Amino acid sequence: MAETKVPYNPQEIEPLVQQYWADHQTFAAKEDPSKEKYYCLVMFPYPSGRLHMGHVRNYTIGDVIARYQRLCGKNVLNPIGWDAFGMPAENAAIKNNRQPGEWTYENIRYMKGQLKSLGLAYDWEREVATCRPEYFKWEQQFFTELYKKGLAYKKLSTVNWCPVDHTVLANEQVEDGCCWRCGTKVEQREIPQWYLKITDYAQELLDDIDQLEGWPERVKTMQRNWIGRSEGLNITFKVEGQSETFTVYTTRPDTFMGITYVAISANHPLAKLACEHNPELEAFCKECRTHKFAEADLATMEKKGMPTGLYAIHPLNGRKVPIYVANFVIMDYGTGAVMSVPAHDQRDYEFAKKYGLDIIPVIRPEDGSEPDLSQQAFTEHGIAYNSGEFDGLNFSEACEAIAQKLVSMGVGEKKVNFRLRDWGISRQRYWGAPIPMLTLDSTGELVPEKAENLPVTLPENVKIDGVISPLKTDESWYKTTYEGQSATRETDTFDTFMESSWYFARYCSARDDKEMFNKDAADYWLPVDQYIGGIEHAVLHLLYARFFFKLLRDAGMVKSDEPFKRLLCQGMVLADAYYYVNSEGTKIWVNPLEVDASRDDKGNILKAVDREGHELHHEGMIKMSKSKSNGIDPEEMVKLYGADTVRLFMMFASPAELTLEWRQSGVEGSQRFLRKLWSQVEDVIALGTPPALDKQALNAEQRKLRHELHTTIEKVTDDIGRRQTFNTAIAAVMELLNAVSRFKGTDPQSIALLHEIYNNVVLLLYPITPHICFKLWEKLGNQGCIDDCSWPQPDPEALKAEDVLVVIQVNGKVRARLNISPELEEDKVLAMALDLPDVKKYLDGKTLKKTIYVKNRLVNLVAV
RNA sequence: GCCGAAGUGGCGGAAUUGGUAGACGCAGCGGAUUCAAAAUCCGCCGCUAGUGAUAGUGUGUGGGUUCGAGUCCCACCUUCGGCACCA
Repeated sequence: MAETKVPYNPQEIEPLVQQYWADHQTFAAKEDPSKEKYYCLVMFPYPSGRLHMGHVRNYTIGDVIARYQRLCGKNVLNPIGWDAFGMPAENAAIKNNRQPGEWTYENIRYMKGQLKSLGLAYDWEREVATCRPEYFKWEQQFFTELYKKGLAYKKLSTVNWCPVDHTVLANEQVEDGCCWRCGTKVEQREIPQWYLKITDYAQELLDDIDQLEGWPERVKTMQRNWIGRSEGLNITFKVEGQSETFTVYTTRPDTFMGITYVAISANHPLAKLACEHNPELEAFCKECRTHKFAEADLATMEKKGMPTGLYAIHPLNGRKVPIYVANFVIMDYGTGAVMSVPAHDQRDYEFAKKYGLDIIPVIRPEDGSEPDLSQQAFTEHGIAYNSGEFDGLNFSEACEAIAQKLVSMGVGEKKVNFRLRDWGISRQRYWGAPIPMLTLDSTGELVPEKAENLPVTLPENVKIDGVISPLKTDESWYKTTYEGQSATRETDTFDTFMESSWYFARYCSARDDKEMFNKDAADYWLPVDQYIGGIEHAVLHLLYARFFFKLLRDAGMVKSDEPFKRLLCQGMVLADAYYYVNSEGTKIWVNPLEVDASRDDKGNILKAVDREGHELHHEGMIKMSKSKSNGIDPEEMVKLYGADTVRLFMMFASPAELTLEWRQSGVEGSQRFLRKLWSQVEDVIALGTPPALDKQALNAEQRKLRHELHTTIEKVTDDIGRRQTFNTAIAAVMELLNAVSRFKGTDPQSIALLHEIYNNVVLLLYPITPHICFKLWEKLGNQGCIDDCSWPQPDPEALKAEDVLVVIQVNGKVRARLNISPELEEDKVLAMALDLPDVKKYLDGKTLKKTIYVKNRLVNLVAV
């Protein structure tokens, strides 16, 4: 019999099953108002050239959910596309002397083949690539409408600037404060840039987070903190001997009487004024403008300042406080000036200590003690003192009284502030969607390009040198006309977050050439029911997409408030990283697949060598990356093991939200499980065609096994559908199959039961390993295709347990176990427990003080 | 620096609402099968003591709440993600 068994051969069956899906257009989605829809969306990839394991993980999770919902009877939309604009295409163009477009389209072609080999249930008819004019045309048009509504505007803002290359640098292109190309120290420069008024929507973006019930709490918290609503006070100060005034914002007006200095940005008008006769200050301001423009750098750099020689007048006590230029105050955030209370703010405290400025405590603890300011600021809330008429007030009273006073004097204004800043969408690059704006040469007036002239496309066959965008040098491109007048095109392109803010709406009618997307289709499919992507997008992309959706809603194009009902953020994929140090002292990283590691009996690595015999250092499990040469090629893995094994391993090795450690032995374990499943089905088939299952005729052992099947169906349904813990769903199926292999019955009812079990197991695993399940479904002799089946339902009768295990504790320690009937009354259970020899032993000589009974689970006997 | 997570055997992880810590898998060990190997099948597998039954101990660290804490509270340590021009 063993000889006649067909071995599991994924390399043979997977292409056949994939061909079947392609031929039958199994996953093409059609709007059908009679059916409940389900829109499953994965974050579309950047076409970098090859798929990496992070993509595979993302798309496998999406595919499992899409296939599960499909079997649950939903009309599923599961689309895919390409986030195709961005810097890497320009970098590749420089390196290989290619056109960014050519390189991008070639990558898309290759990666599409890789995606197909994974057996993902996509509707390929809806594929989009954001670099195609058919796509970004609508984005340009929508932008012109936002401009007309006043939601898009241009202003000066700060960028990283390389003074040698004369070019703007992305944060990524700044290494240790220097240009990555030429190593020159980066400067800040102000250039005019386009912005979208996301701050107009700050309150709504904050409020609507409460609607996002299906989002992880951590993402919602991060977004709330990012938006950063605060209630405070704007206060205007006079400057001694000057007509100029300036404004600060504070959320701690209660500390107002403790101000001892004011810190302003090097770009503040007062700083510029003070620099006029102060070359030393001017040099300092210049130095302040020579660092990377990123919040993390601002927060961690050494805090420095210099007095301007100017003094602000405290509006309540008339005190003269010095105005300092400080390198950590930025003109782009808030008012560019900060009131400083060193006694009650740690950063102000350190600055004051460094420059010998006064520290005046004005808040003390509620117990009336003096705050200890010898080491650090007292930042807690407390009672005002040293504050004249405000003495004795608590935090909220002092805030209110001081605010009222300042408001009544006409120098204060209550203000709700947001940390969120407007979205800068200008990029000084070629490979992006051109911003469709013109400047009239005669008047300098800004006008949006007319709808009939859209899309504004990119010039082709350009020379990319990585320094200056070809759009800025191509006169034939940027010189144009508008209503007969000569005009100049905007040469900046959109931030690529623009394209990724609405692609999910475009999928609703991806081939539409009349409008951005069809309203009926969008009304049917949107909002997205399940969105899946990396946690690194928790704030920016997801916030921009939420904002954009509200813009679409306010334009009457979609009807809901939020684009994504449920969100799953998957973890990163890690792999072992190994290196040796060569004769020049540089680390040479070796791919883990080329490493031979010997381990001790605890599994620790004793010695690792590569194929050339270099002894290697094991760096540990770190994120797969090119630079550490520890990327595992999905294509190679699919060729070796088949897509089902790769998919199973990824879903089993860790929960979706956590990091996943790629381990070759684990992949082999997943393949072993599929081979075992295949062979067990072969064995069952060899037992012959079963009779119908007669539930009444089953013996105790058969009933127990059937109970396990149905509890497994219930658990897997809950794990995939509600909890999204795919690893435990798989473990539950493994447990069931372990129980089946211990079952030896071969009578007709046993065979019928085994068929029931394997049919259900194949359905339960179908979302995760669809190819093998497709084939096993056929082999088991079922009519029809598994793609058209319904998700299994547990039999309520089989779910009832015939007995349950109750743990008996004495003083919290487990001393015995009892098998009882699930409906047994509490007093009977207690009586049985107290009668057990193992319990008596531990109660001997003690008095029972308390008993705790958790139904069908536990008895705790508390005795002293 | 700020915001957000994670930490459980040799390893990945499980324990869903405060109720048997270690499911499932990997690695390892022992056995069966084999001329042999691979594959497969069966068994063992937190730590300490004990031949064993068993006892004690154990979820990053230190405290706390509770009959009972991996789970809740406070303080801390380490690692990871984001910080607005990487996508």
